[in-house]
Amino acid sequence: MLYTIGDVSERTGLPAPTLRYYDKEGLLPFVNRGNGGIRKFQETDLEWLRLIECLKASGLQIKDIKRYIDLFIQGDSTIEERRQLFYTQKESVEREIELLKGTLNLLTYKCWFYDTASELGSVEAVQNIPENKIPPHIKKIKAKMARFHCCGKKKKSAQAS
Amino acid sequence: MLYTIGDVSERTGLPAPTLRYYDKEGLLPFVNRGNGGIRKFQETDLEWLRLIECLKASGLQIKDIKRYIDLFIQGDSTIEERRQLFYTQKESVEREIELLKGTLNLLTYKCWFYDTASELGSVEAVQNIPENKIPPHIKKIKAKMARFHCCGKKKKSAQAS
DNA sequence: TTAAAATTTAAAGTTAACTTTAAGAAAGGA
DNA sequence: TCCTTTCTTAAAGTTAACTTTAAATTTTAA
Repeated sequence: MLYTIGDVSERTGLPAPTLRYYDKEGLLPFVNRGNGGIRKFQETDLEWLRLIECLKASGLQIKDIKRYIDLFIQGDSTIEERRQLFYTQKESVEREIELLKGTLNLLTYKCWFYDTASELGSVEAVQNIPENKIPPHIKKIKAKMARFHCCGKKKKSAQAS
Repeated sequence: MLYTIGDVSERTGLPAPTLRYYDKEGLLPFVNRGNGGIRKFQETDLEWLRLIECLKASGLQIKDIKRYIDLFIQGDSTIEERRQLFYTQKESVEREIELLKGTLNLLTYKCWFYDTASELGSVEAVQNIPENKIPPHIKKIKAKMARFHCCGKKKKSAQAS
């Protein structure tokens, strides 16, 4: 089964010019061409595209993905470098997930804050809620976010962010 | 306690020109100026910067952060819109974390794959490992990644990505 | 008081990853 | 065959988020 660039665009959601751009950048070196120079994608090319999407999601730049593909083409002599690349990227994604969990904590707090502000009619009313009336799960989040005292009571005239 | 832009740069790790850029874009409307026009940062400005970093990590663009700050300045009449903004962003971060977990699965598989290729001396040797010799935790990951058959045995002359 | 270091601005430059445009060639249906 | 759609390329344009430059203050330390 062969696919045109339009088919692949539809199946992957990537615009055809993006696919041509990836090809031009050396990310799709396995795509064959018909007589007239028209690209004929196979299932394996779609798999490469899925891997590319995944590597992009992991934070790899296009030139780094090309580097990996070049290593792949070179064969078994590059196993160590490919291994290193995946370990580096795995650690990077693990760090990114931890960072996002921290961000999620802040956003969860802010959602509670504005839910409550919406109920009470003002931001100040939320800031004046006594510690013992704050839900435990929110308190827990606040504790984790010690460096943000933007979440505490307003002191004097300083505005809370 | 007041800080110059150099102090803030050192404390936050953000280059001074980046701080000026944020200020120019309206992200730091609370920073005061001395007689000569020199910025004097307060603790609350540092807190705003921490919030900005967090919102950026959540995927918000600078113009969206500015929008939030404008809403903040407008006061209690914008509580609903701010609430909506945080809910939207929270959901976006939750999706991003799920996406990254999928990416992490692939990377974990690839790390195992190249660890094993390194041991066995070739990629093909790994592809020829019988199903029942593959560690359970790797099998589990493979099952989750059904859409990537780039991880299975080589069929005919098709290259695995 | 004076020299060096840090700050200011506006404006131009950079980078990555596309996206758009234009003009032409190939494929597919009537 | 002819017409419409889809494909091709190269080149220019776009966007976000800085980063760099240059020239002019202002601050600080000696």
